[in-house]
Amino acid sequence: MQLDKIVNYHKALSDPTRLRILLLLSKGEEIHGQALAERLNLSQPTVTHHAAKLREAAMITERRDKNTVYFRLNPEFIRAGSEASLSFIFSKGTQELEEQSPENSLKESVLRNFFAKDGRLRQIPAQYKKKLIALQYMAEKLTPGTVYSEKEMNEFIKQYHDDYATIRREFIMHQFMYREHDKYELNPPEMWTRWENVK
Amino acid sequence: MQLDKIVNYHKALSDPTRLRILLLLSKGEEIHGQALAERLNLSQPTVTHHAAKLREAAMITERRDKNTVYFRLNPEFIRAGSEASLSFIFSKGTQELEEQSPENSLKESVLRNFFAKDGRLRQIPAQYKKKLIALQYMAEKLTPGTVYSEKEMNEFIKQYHDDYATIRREFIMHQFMYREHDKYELNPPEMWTRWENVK
DNA sequence: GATATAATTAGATACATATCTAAATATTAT
DNA sequence: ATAATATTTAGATATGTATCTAATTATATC
Repeated sequence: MQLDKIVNYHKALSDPTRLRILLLLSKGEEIHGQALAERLNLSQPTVTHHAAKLREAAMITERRDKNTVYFRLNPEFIRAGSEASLSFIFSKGTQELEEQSPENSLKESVLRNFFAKDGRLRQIPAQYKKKLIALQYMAEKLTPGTVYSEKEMNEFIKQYHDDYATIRREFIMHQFMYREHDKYELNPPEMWTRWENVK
Repeated sequence: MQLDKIVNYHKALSDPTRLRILLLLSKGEEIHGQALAERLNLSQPTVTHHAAKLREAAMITERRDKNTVYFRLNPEFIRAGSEASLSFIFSKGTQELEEQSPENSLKESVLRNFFAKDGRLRQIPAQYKKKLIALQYMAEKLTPGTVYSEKEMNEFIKQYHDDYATIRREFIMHQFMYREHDKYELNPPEMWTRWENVK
């Protein structure tokens, strides 16, 4: 197994200084060692240290001209770089970095505001999108492949909210679950109505 | 800047134990804490430790049933997971893991066998694909945006091989460089003839 | 050859973290 | 209540690593 390769790849990207180096190089221009040290406010040996790690991970290439070593993003790395988390590196040009995706901040705020500390749902969100977030959160706590009786469903839901009838119906309506002869079963996530796609 | 978010994401994936956990969960089934500890040959507190990190990075979800906590891949993580390095997790089903991509092993072997320790090219590879690998390696050492005279090109190439005329011609022929009025300039990598696409 | 410049290596320090054992907590069963 | 089971927390240890200063190496210039 090549686990080590994957580990090293992510290790290379799990340091803020190295990400800042990639960010500086992402404009496409070369930068030499001392310039990097100045712009990062670090000593030259520290730059050498990080450059070695980035080179081992094949993320940059180096070119020597007289006494000076110039660094550049490895074209291979750019070509292969379809990683979501690295979009800021590969997006040449003018797009801005979003502070935080509005999607995730909405999800976090719903989970924070509609669920109490003990885990119970304070109230069923009225707004469609937020309701789906709450439903999905609860659906993820069910066991896939398990067939639930109506009574078991009610018990499960009651740990979150007393109005089990409404929530049970919502689970069916938005394809989180499938019902047949009063038996309930979780649908695969691909079938769920995704709040990310709403409105 | 949300550098920290990216750092934490990659930190979560830069540990072999955590990758093994994700691999075990990648079959889609739930696994509880003790079972994980046994299958990984680790103590239960160690599993708790890693589970916390994976949960913070939103890669797994947990569900409690009686005394037992069951872990599962977070459906969100699966949906977002288009990362090349994580394909082994998201490829449900039967595809095998390749030990190492034959592409990269070919590249490595060319660089190892055709270039001497001092960096010089022993001989120009006769096989088309291997020749492209060697040409690309040298092209990456040129400065993009710089206009080279023919004399400068010869000097540059001679540090690798004495037959600068042949290599200079190959650079043009395979679109690594562009020539006008005996001035040479590096093309953008998108234009290069890629050995990966050959044969 | 002597000097200057940039990079690297060596060695030290401080901080982070993966792992363990032992103790504490949470939940269920008797 | 008490006992049983699974997890979590606390604390200890060992390893890894980001950073620095000082010394060394590599290359070019005088």
